[in-house]
Amino acid sequence: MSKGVTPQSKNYSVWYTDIVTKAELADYGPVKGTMVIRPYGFSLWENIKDVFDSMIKETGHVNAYFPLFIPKSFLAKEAEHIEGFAKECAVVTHTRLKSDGEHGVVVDPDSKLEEEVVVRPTSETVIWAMYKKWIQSYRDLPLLINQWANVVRWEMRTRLFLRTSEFLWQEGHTAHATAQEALDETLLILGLYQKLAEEYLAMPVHTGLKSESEKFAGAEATYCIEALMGDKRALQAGTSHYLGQNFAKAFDVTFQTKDNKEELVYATSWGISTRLVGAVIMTHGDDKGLRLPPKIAPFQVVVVPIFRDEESMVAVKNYLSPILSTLRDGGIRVHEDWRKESPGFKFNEWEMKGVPLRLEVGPKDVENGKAVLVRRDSGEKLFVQKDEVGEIVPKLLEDIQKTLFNEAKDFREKNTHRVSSYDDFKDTIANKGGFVRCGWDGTRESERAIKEETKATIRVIPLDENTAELKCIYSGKPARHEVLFAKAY
RNA sequence: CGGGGUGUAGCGUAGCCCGGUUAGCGCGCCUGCUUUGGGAGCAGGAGGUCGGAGGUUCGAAUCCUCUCACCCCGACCA
Repeated sequence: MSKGVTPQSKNYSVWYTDIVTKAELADYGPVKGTMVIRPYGFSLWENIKDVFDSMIKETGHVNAYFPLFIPKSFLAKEAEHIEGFAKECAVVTHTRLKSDGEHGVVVDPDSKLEEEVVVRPTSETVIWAMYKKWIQSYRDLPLLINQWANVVRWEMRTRLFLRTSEFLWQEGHTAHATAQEALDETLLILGLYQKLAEEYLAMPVHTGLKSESEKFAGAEATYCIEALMGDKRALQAGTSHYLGQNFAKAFDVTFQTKDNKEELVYATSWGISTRLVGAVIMTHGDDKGLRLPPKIAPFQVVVVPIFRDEESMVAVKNYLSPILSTLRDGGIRVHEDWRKESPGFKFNEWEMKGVPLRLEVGPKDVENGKAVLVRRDSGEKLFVQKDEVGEIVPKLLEDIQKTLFNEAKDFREKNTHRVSSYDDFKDTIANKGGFVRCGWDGTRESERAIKEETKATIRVIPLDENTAELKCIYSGKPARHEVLFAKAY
């Protein structure tokens, strides 16, 4: 591992790539746009996944698994849906290879499929084809199913975690008897996403609605959580869609009501992906590397023992043993680094990997009954008594979690601007970055004009919008919505 | 798809214009000794179809032709 990362100030996007590869979160796969999630990065994803998995189970959802392959014809059943995904679908056309007679292989033309198969870019279509079979009566509703899966979207330009051809995610697909119930579900999930982001990833988010042009292909309404990254660009971190009866119509899914009427089912779908790992990196990372929120960090405490010889190593090991047992009994994820590298090397490496707390113990500490704790968030060093460690570590972890959130929130507030004129708007987007909170007349024309001129898009129409006396920043007409504009990933 | 660029060890590169010893260097890797509280030092060592194919030549990493792959900018996407 070469020393250091490219500073954020020099080139943010190179900084980002350096962190991902040097902290061993991920590596490039052999096919362009693909990514190998390495054990350390996968552990981070698993922790995020486990937290959210419990949240949805507690609210009555269950997990299932639907096929990777979807008949091509299914995609076309919902007009807007196919419009949105057609340009990025991987399509399976053949089922066999054969030897080319030399050293390579070629596609066997005899194995051409009658109906081509699409690798899922999202699963609404297969799932609703199945829901048609499973739903007959109001007694079958609501149906609250989630799946953890991979999906493929053949993107032109990819970036590790943020946009890859294949990614891991969770997609929830629910069916309800009434529009209200489906809307409640959409907002319930939005709330869980916000909780996941803020309480676990320590990443403050704006919640609200997408504009017509930014909403999911096939949805009536798309709600989202939107975060601000360290380079002052916005990132969509999760979406929850109210699908109305669009998919029920496309797949003819009806149910009988109590009073024996036939009605179309109402639907939602919602997802978060491995993109959240990228969000964590860009929300908290600094020029030394990652800074991971304790609640989702693969290791919460890394132990760097310091010793001269075999004898002092044994002494340090024995000294550490009861301390580490106490921590582990307290449910803390502890990693011991006994590798034959210098302490300085290990300090730098674990800082790169963002472990929230480092515990150093050396001969001096053994002698004095002490230990050294170092916070990754602030770099602060604490010299503590051996017996205090078990008590102080959980408190520090809690404080680090809070500090990371507060720092991110301060950063976002400092980079959320209100503007009084369109010139001011353009200047802010071009020179300051961050969010601009302002009025919008609700027309596609204004939205498009602003995007073309400034590259900024409406990230979200916040739930707490206030349009009183607000005017559209572009047209000057009375504002239909208060919105947050930003340049986005 | 348009414009530009790059392919030499696991990674980063020198050499190419102007053909000529055993293709050099840094990081990493292996072995040993000394080290270890902020990226250790010394010694020894392993590792190369110079992207691929063809050609010119006594001789090609170097010159020519073809080809493949990747990167950047634009377009596309979010």
